[in-house]
Amino acid sequence: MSTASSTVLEPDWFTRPTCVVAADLIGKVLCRQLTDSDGQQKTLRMRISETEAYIGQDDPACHSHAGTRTARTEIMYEQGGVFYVYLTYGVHHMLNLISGSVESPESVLIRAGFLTDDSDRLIEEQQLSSDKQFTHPKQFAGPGKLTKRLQIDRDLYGKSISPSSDVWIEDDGCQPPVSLRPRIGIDYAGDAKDWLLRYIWTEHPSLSKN
DNA sequence: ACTACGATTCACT
DNA sequence: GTGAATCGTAGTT
Repeated sequence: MSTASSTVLEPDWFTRPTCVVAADLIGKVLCRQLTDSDGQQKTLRMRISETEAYIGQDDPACHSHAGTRTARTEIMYEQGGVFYVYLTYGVHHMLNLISGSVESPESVLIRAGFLTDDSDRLIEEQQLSSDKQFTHPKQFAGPGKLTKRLQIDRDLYGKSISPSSDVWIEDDGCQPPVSLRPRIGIDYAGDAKDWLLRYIWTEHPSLSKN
């Protein structure tokens, strides 16, 4: 959490096994370069507190289950390190990071995070305000709320996870405790609904669900 | 061409 | 707890 050393994760970082990527993303910083209403460039930094792994053709909840290959899911078959964004319920954009090797159609859904400046103090503050009834203005508990705040939509589909895409991930050494939970919103997926493929920052107040 | 529905959120009962 | 919003995608006709 030091302000001194922060490194940008290279696309290669995402070619590792999907569950490892999903777990390691907890505590990393999702960065978004934007132009605000004054025409000023600014970088939003959101620390990731919750992810889900979707592990390919043998995962009934995954869009690429049974090797499904369509215009939408084609990007999942690329090598890890690119974005997969789609619209669900006609309303919400889902931000996914393609992971694993080429022809291994897996991804990680970013489900929650909280805006941070580089101070340790802010993080501690948010950990203390664990009253879930109170919605902290800097916490984004849910994949749709997160993308709305970061102004992410399908324009990002297929782009590289790097500063050149105006969306990238930084590692500043933060290593929070991680717990596993079942995934959300996939009741249609049979037994897979119980698989422990949701990764959370243990007891963090910004989670979409416990 | 037609139809069903979703990796969600919010308002209301 | 229930239901609406809202539209691209995928599967079927």
